[in-house]
Amino acid sequence: MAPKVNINDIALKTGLSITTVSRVLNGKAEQYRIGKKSQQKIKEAARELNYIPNQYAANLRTGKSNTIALIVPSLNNPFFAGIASKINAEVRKFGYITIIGDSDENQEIEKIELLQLMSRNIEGLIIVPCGNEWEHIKHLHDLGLPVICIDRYFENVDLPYVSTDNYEGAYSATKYLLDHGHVSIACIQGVQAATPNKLRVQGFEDAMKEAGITDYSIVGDDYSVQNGYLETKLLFQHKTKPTAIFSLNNTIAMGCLKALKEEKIKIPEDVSLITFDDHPYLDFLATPLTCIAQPVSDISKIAIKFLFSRINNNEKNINQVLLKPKMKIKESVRNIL
Amino acid sequence: MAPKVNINDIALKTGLSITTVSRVLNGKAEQYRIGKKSQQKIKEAARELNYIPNQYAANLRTGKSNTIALIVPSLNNPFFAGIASKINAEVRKFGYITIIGDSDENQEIEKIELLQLMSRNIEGLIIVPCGNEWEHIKHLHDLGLPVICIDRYFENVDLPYVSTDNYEGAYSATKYLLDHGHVSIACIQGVQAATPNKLRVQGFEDAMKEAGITDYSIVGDDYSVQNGYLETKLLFQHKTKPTAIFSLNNTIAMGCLKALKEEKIKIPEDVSLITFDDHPYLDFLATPLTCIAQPVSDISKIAIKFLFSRINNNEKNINQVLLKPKMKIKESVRNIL
DNA sequence: TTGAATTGTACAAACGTTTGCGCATTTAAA
DNA sequence: TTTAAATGCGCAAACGTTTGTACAATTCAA
Repeated sequence: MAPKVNINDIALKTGLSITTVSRVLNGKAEQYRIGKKSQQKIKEAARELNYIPNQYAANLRTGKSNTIALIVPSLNNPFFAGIASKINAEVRKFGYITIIGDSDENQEIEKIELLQLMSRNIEGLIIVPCGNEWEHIKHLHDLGLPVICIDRYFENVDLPYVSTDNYEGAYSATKYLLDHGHVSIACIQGVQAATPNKLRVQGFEDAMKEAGITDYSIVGDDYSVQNGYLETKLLFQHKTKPTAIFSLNNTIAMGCLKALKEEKIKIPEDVSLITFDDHPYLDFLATPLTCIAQPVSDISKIAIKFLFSRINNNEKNINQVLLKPKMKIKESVRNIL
Repeated sequence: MAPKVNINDIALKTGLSITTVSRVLNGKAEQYRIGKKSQQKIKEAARELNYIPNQYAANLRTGKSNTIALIVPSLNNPFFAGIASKINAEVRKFGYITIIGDSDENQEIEKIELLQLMSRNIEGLIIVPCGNEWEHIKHLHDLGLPVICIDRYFENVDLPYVSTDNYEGAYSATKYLLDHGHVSIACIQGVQAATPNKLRVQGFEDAMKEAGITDYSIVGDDYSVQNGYLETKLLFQHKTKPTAIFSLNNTIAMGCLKALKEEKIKIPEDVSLITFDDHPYLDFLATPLTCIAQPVSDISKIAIKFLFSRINNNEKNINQVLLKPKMKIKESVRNIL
């Protein structure tokens, strides 16, 4: 790498001191009454020399890195990619930059990433925690780092979060299936210990119980395509096959689709399907999938709002909010009444 | 934020000098013959105090940031999200971290991001350039920053790149349509000035001309869903409607699907469709889409290999490689012979 | 003419690391 | 014993910024 130009070079070139250069380049010229001609000279020299400020040096001095971190379980999941894209764009408006980490649904990687990010003096963290351990995250929060969990979070832990009302989403999805005459409903879940998953399962169960149905299956243990695939395969090995499947997220739904296709089971003729999470492609599937859409954009925006109110205003409240999901009715649920 | 623990605190606590602390914590204990007990004490103290090294300070001294940057046009596009995910994971293996930028298909944002990243002392850059200006990227390359373009790149510019053989992909896709009896083929393109787009168009045209067909339409000007949608709508306003559409990327294909669905035009009965770019969802569409799949994983790996050979071995060759795409034949092309 | 106020600028320390060099102290060899 | 080698560690400078303070020169009022 060619040696970089620094403010000292500019000082030399203009015959002014680095102090003056720094002040002009930081827009503090007026405040420190730097002469107009000096300002001109400095700005011109900076342009000519292609000066690029060294954030790290500045950060070392000021303690401000203008950086926040986002950790998601998998950028490959369009749901999280969407969040990342949104957050990235929103954060830029605050003059900050986002470092995106991908924990690959692996808590150990998550921890390592977190340390690396802390080493980089992040001023805030938005995280979709990928496991059920929360201590390492709470620890950072206690240290004073502004932290917001999104999508996934921890109940009964004093950490701010913004997520979807998963219970309600699952409850209404199940209700919808019930209202269409389904009784034998299978629910394919993700990571069991995760709060959203627990709440979704609970919403499902409550709706079932309210309908007086106690004979349902809840299977699966992982937010993966593979899990959706295998569990769907298994479901149709049983003597009593479900008339409807409730997939607890988009990747599981994909596995589901794959298995159903292989088995030549038609949606919604042979089985009805409803899933958590939306995606543009869902509309173009063989059968457009009815889904529980999470307000991704709102979640991102609110999370950032909270984060920056912690960063800038030193807000101390532990905000915990759940946004209402929205059911998008398409064609994957058959009325069997 | 709570005041952070630094090596000085450890030095104080252990009664050793910061020099010794630094050396032990950097694994240079043996090299500098630090006593075993001292090493123990230091490591223990670091753990007890929850020491987190300050990368920025270290970087300031050493010039190594252990950071590379990735800029993609849109994380929302699953194709780029996949690349980002892959690169993120691969880079970690080298002990580096990736800062991901999203240019939102906007060259001005790309430039701004680039500056911000340079301010953060990145040691390398992998970029999917979103426009047809290459000077700002070449400039960084000339400055000595290891740069690799992926997916999109510039012809006749001395910048390393790893991409797909777009010409071949488009040529064989077109050939495939022709072989199935299609004559009236419409091609919906993306950003016209972009190299991959140009090559795809060229592959399309060459195949058509070879078949003796000169009457074809090439429409569109943008890698957006909207573009695919509008152009498809327009195509079917004409008196002579195409029997096949060749979509030049996945987002365009989505717009295409949307328009076809609205117009109740069936694939492949009414029109055949083939698209560049693969995605898991493609298999589950109403009609699984035949596509030209790019070797995303290989592109990412090779790019990183090149990048680190520049970073570590000061490799100077301008590597420019094109990988063969793979046609995945599904059900969206009808044989009309 | 004097003194105060204003204007324009610079010194030097600090941020948390890393590292070339050098200095004790101990051990081993003669 | 004396001397050389080996062992263990610390000093202080440097990386590129920012900023509290200070100081000189000019302008202005009296």
